Amino acid sequence: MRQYNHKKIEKKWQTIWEKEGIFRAQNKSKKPKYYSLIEFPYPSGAGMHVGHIRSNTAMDIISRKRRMEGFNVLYPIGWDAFGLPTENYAIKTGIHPIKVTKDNTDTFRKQLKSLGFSFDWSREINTTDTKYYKWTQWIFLQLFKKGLAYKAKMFINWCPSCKIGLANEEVVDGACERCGTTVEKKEKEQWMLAITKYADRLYKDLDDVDYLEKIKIQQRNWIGRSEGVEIEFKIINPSLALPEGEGKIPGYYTTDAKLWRVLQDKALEMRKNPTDGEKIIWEILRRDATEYHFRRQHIIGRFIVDFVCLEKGLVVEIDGDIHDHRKEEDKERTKMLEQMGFEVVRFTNDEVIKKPENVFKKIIEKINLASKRTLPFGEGQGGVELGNVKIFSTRADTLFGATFIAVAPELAKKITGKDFGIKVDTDRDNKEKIGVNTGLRAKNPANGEMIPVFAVNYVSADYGTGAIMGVPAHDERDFEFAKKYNLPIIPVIFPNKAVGEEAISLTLQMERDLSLYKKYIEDHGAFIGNGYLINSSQFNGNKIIEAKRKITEFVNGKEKTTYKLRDWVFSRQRYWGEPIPVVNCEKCGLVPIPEKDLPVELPKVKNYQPTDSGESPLANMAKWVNTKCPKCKGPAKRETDTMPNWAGSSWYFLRYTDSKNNKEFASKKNLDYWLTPSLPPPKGEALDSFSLPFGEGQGGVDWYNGGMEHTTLHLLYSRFWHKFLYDLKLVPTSEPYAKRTSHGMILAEGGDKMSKSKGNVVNPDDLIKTYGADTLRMYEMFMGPFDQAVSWSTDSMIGPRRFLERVWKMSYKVIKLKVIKENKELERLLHQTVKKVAEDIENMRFNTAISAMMIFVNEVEKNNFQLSTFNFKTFLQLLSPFAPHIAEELWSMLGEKKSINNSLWPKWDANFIKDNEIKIVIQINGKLRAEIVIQAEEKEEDVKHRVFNNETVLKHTAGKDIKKVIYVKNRLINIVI
RNA sequence: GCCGGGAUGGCGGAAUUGGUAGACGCGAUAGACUCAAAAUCUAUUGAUGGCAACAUCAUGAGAGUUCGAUUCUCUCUCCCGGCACCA
Repeated sequence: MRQYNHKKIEKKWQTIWEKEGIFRAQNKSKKPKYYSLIEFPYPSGAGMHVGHIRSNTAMDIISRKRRMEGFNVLYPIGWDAFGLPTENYAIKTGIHPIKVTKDNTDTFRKQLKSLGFSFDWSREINTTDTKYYKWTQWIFLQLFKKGLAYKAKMFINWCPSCKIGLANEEVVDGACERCGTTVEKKEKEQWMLAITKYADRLYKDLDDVDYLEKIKIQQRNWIGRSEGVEIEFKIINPSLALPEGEGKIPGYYTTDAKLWRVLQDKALEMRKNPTDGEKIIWEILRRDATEYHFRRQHIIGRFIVDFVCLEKGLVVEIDGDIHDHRKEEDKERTKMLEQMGFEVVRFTNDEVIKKPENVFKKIIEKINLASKRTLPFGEGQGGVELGNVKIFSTRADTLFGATFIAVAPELAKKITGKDFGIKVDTDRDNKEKIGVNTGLRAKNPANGEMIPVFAVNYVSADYGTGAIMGVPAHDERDFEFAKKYNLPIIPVIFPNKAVGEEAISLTLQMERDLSLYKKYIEDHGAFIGNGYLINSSQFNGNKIIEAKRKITEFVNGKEKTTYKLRDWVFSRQRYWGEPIPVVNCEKCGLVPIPEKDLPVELPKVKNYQPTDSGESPLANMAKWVNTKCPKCKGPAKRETDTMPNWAGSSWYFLRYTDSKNNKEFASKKNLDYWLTPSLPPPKGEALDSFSLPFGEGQGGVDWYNGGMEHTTLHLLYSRFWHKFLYDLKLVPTSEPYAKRTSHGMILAEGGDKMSKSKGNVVNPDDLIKTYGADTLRMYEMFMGPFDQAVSWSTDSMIGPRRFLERVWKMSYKVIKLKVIKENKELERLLHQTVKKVAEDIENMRFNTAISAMMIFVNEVEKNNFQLSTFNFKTFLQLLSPFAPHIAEELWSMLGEKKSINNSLWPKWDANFIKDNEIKIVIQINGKLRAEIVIQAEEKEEDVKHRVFNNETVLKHTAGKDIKKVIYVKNRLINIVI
């Protein structure tokens, strides 16, 4: 066979490999084990995607290399076949999901086999197989028994198009991840899995596994762990104030309820439309009279006064144009106010507009002269305690800056019994903050200040305690809210260090006069950075970290860790999933199916369309639904919800270790063997070329590659299940995967996502026919960095194809020439290539590994194929993980009887790799001017001597002073003139 | 908004601890072979100027550190992915 004909050799070797069982993993072996894993595919009707080939080839390369390094390798394959795409297709076509699944897996299997992946097909699994899902149900029962699977009535994300409840993770931008329909909230009884019980361990154990850093970051973000403090605020309802003596706490209103009702609207209107003078004074008072709390257009008796500071009993009035009759009235008014215990100061509108600072000065003088007595009016002095509200905060240090409490609408309703008509709607784009004053007041435990309590739309009930303290000066959201509702802003953290002259001088100014700082914050927004405390009485001067601890202690706060992660909604109201093995008995409640009766088989139904009521189609099958309670034998109904398709994939890698076991989900022996980290292999048997972290980490699958789209869902769920099984002592490791990497997506030629609707999907079958599996594998590894997205280009496939053809021709030349005396340069290059390819494979830099092999072939051609058969075979070994068929064919053509897969992975000789002649570069002022070749160990002096006698150097340095010479060994010399 | 990751020829992409920018491949141009085409082989291929030796300019934009910056620091623009009122 002179011509490279992929059609002949690929089929041939696939058959031989299968017949000889070369890729079958042994459950017992003297060799160290290696478990490499890809995400098992969902067998969709569209057939295999080129993206599958990319990740499968990558792990195939690693698996093949490991085998040659002397490992007993498990590289398994199976089908993640439950779920919506199949069911939807079945509904559309009327073909039963079982048949659809079978047809699709047949297609996929054929396609995967045509690519020559070294899977152990004897362990093939399918999540829809009763023998498989029996154990999925079994694990569910264990969760149920431990109280980790429970039923709860709750609002779920409901997709009206798919008619299915979705987990939070399946909602993208408020729409169904699959069909894009806007998700609705629906209250339903749902099965839940208590993944939050494992939140802490799922978070912390990430430190011990070898995942790509970005995967760890995404997992951490999703779990969303934050350490904070719970602080209790007393809640007081001032409107329930009672006259002194009658209630617990003395307190009064400044008017009575009747008058208040009459005047309330007018006061509000006046507040909205202040006169110019009033506006100016209000701004100054709010800005500069920080120590006192003023109110405007406040009702006292039957009057509405312009401004009042209740704690000092000072009323400030701004008079308009003065008419005589008005004067009389004012006199009367002042008199009555004074009788009620107030002091009244009056200014004219003119006065205020012309000299506002004078007016302010007078107000402050008055207020300072006022006696210290506090009038028994309002300002939180009165009211009835309603208990406590617990807030959660990570910023206990800012407690003195809290100027309001914000609670989730649900919580506000719980406390007051009132509905404030506010909803937390996370789906909205418009994130305007809305709040309603509940009328309640909360007592800041740090300084006793009474602050208002708002029901708001930006605090969610199910995170933390559902309540926060609003610190506008140091939280952007609180700032926005405070600005909108005119709430005071009190800075309590002063920034540490400013950078830049201007900033430093500004900071110094503000430090001397804190009112400037307050104004700065009011103008520029909240300050989030690091600093020290101000306006916080005895804690002033403390750094944030110390202050957190001290203030928490001072107010008896409780340190608490909170998570964003929510429990996992585990019910699906669909047909094509594992039935949840529980019955509902009238007498006994929820009763698990006894383990001996598993599996609860999915009944064959004619009609598996989802129901409009949102119930599972199984609910219509009276015969199946009505059953006996396993406990009391009385009438009971089966659970009709099924599991989400994350269930089967949460433990499938365990089943691979013992896929045929019908007594256990997998035997302890096999789990121990395949998951416990391998010991180093016996000395002298390969493995010199790289080092694996033997015995380190938590064990588990040695290397798991998959898509970034599964980092928050599948990865987290399967880690959760695995940890649960570990706690039951059913698996030997606390983590399922020792190492996790991810591949980049393959995009269509224009850079768009490949999709059926766009018609830009590439069909791998056609490509295999024209170019061959080896070329396709090579191309997909060569097209770009493995972890990055790349656009498809069929045109570029010709490159790898040409390369393989040249390798093919090379073998004939090598056989014919029978070279005995090696070309030293070629031999050195070969060793360099061995090193490069080995290292690049370990780091998944497949593109540069291939490029190195190409360089080698180019060089062999240039040297007229002066390559020994021995060295050519070494090259074939390097090539074999990438292009296994052609490598195996040429290997056998050169007389080898055993498969190349059973040969030992080549080593390189470090001494041999070193070049003895090195090219070094001569720079003048950093610019490349010349280059010379030196001997490997040539002395610096000698090199310099040669450089300064170099023609080009002489030309450039003639008549100039040499200021400096930089010599970098084996690299360059730079002359500065 | 926050957290990741990017931006290098016509295209996909290389470039160790800062040390020859553009490896390798695609495409393109010219030539050889051929009646011709395809395939293959050979040569050229960042831009500008020059017959040439060579020179100048070039790694998203702008500054900085350095003998020397694709690589380090700062500011900014754009693209991709993730999270999103998480307190």
